[in-house]
Amino acid sequence: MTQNTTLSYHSHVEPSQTPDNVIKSLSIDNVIFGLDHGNLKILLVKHSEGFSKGQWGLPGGWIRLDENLRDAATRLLQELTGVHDLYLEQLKTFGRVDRFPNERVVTIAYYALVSAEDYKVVAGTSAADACWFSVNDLPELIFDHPEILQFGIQFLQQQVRRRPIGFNLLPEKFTLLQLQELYEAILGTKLDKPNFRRKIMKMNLLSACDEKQTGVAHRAAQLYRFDEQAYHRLTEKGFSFEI
Amino acid sequence: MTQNTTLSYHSHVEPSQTPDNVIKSLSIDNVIFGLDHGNLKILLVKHSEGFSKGQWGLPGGWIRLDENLRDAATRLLQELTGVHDLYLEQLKTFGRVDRFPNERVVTIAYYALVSAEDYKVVAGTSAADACWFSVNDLPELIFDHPEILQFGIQFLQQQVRRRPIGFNLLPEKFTLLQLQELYEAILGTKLDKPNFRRKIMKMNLLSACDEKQTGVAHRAAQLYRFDEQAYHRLTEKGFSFEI
DNA sequence: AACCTTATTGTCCATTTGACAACAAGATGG
DNA sequence: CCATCTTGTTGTCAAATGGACAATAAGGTT
Repeated sequence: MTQNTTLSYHSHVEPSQTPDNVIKSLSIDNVIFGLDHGNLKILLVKHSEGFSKGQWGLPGGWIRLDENLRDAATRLLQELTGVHDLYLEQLKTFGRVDRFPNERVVTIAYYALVSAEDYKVVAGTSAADACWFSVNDLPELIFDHPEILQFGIQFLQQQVRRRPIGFNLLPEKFTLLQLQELYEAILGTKLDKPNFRRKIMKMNLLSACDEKQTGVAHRAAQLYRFDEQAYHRLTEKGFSFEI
Repeated sequence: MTQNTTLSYHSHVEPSQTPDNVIKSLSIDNVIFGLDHGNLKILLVKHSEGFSKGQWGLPGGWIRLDENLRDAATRLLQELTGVHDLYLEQLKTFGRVDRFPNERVVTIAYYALVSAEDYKVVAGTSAADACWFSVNDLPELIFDHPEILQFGIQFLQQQVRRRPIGFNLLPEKFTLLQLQELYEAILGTKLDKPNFRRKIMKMNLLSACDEKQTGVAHRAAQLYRFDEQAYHRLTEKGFSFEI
């Protein structure tokens, strides 16, 4: 953990200060989406040092020479924000000649979608601050991070319709309405309750728990859980998830 | 053009020989698909120098410091194979620690789909040979190129259903049957002619030429052309192409 | 003119989608 | 204890879509 300050480019000032055990000219940036009470948020960090001190950006940094790309993304995220145990997928690589000041740096963007309530965000030692921002109310971002974020949002909206990534955001046991509201939040649309319900149930991806909702002032809803094995069985047969 | 031999990593032997005006540790590899009389092919080059001499691989090389990523991909492809005037899209970035011998090199893969008949392939000065291979009958490939290619094929099959990239492969004026056969080749399935026809026509992406097929021993088919403007108008309204 | 091939249009039915009504099950408040 | 409120769950129906295949049209060949 004492390495944080040398491995995040947030502490970086000029080329000669890039640490030795990393790949030069190549960085990682993470686009982490969080759903917080129906609002789509994004995880940002404020730089504590270097020429971008005081500015907000995506959590990222340098890749170690002996480290695979996804591992680097995972490590950097944990170091800067404390967020861990999530599955990062590669988004796209950004490399405009002038995207980084003074030297040529190409960055590989990774993304993930998590439940913002579940993750206690803690600024790492190399970050002055780390927190969730609503995607509709963002601070000014460093470098080409606005472009990366923009791409990430579009990508997310496409992906969420084709992969069951939404389920990551819910507790293990959830109601159909919770699931529906999640999709409404991400897609920014209203969905018909009965139709949504039938569509999901027909996929045979949910298994009913023998439990119901408690503590609500109305009829308690059935609780379900996502059946990952069923999903894998189906995709191998050519099934494709679509909302 | 005299720079070919210094800018392609096919001539590369050890780190110290990487030229100075490129990004270290970062390369490009192109996955170029060609359709040749209904067969899906892939463009490969044979290395003329370096430790991979005599072996086949994807056409790729180093990125210049003052060059955007897609420009690098385009240039390298032209230098190595003579193929030009096509639109390369980013595929994915591959960076396993041990993917490249002796040093850490991450590679950004680009891809495109072209009509193999239309492109005269000419080995560049730094390549011993360049030609199309059927994807079912490939030579042994260097590095992790089999993995990149595998990923590219899967990606292509998904993309071709959602983007009208197939139209690149046809002459400007084409018949509906030509279009259908193209999709059958890429997707590896049979399609119903009347239904395919209606599906395509309903999209309003084709405009009829006032010409018909000539020189055929049967009823001449109407010729159509792809209406790019119509496509853009529709996508902005949220239309999604699906086959 | 008979016949071949491909083009194009028509039809039918099963499935899916979207909109919305209806009923069920609790909880709350009088 | 009953009326009422909220959300859960099931039903229904018309329109749109998709897939299978028959029928007809338009040319060239023999």
